[in-house]
Amino acid sequence: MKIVFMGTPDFSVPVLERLIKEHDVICVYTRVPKEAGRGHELKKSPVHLVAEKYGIEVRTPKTLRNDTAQEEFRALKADVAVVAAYGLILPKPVIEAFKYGCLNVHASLLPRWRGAAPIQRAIEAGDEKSGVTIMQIVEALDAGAMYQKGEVAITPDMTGGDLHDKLSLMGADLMSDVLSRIDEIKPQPQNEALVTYASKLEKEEEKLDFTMPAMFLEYKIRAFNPFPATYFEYQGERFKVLKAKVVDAHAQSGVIIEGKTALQIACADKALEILQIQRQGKRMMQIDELLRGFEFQKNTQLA
RNA sequence: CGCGGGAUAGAGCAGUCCGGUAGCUCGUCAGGCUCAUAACCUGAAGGUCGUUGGUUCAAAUCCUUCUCCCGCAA
Repeated sequence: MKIVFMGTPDFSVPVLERLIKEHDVICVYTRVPKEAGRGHELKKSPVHLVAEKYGIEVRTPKTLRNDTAQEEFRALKADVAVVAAYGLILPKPVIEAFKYGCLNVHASLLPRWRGAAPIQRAIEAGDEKSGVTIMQIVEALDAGAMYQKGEVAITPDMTGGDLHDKLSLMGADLMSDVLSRIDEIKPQPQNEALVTYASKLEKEEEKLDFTMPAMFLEYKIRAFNPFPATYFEYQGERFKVLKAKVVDAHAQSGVIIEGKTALQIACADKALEILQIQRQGKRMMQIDELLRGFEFQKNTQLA
């Protein structure tokens, strides 16, 4: 089976590597290298680097919405395109270019969490399970028929990063399996009544709002770990919060209940005890490490 | 050349602006107290202040080279 792979971030890499080992990847599409990081250097995507390592042709069109790009795509004469977090919308001519169309790895149990940030949204919402769905790509976003699903339990200590890694590996397994017996599987349509959307993560969401219930914030902190991470501001300095737990303490929302032996901040109902933190300019560290040389003033009201 | 912060004892920090014996909390080690303790008391060890060069009577501190870490923004 000749495959065209389309993907961009770390999530896509295990899928690509698996397909390279077990199938025939003839070309890789990924987002163009862009300015990123300090100094705005041009950075190739993780998928780009892996493809180069294996000596596979890499294409980085800015869009697929024109005849030239579509013709080049069709000219590959592959059997199927496998898409994993590519980052570009696929127009109809691309979707229908090959015999088996385009198969997608989506990091949720569809139809729940269609959209951009299914991994984080699942944890943020307090879901007890998540998973991966292998599905057909259609024009409507994440709405295609489903070939196969795999479930993962979301444990109380699982972060967005943890779940991301698990789903990524599971996606590689499932996709490889589906491709091996694609003619035997009859894809199932999604139940439109159960659809929910996972909107992309916005900057404003990263700031902790202590007028929310503590449990809600704990979910969010976990979901946003390690990226993009939540934060609060204390004396003009930004502190990223990577891990916290709900404790039974009460005070006005946003007030620091304890800041020397531990860091407890009051929320709408109970309080949040911060366990892992990253001070501006410093590494991420356990809270007790920071508190050896730094003290948060008790009773300070955080904005 | 996008903007900015940082590197000081095993850990976390202060000291740097305004050069003048390197400090705090914790940990470690020794001793003491205690039925006992992650408790308490006493004492000790542990740092060429990231690297290079310079200014100076004198540099953690001022200027300079390089390396590494990080926040923002994209």
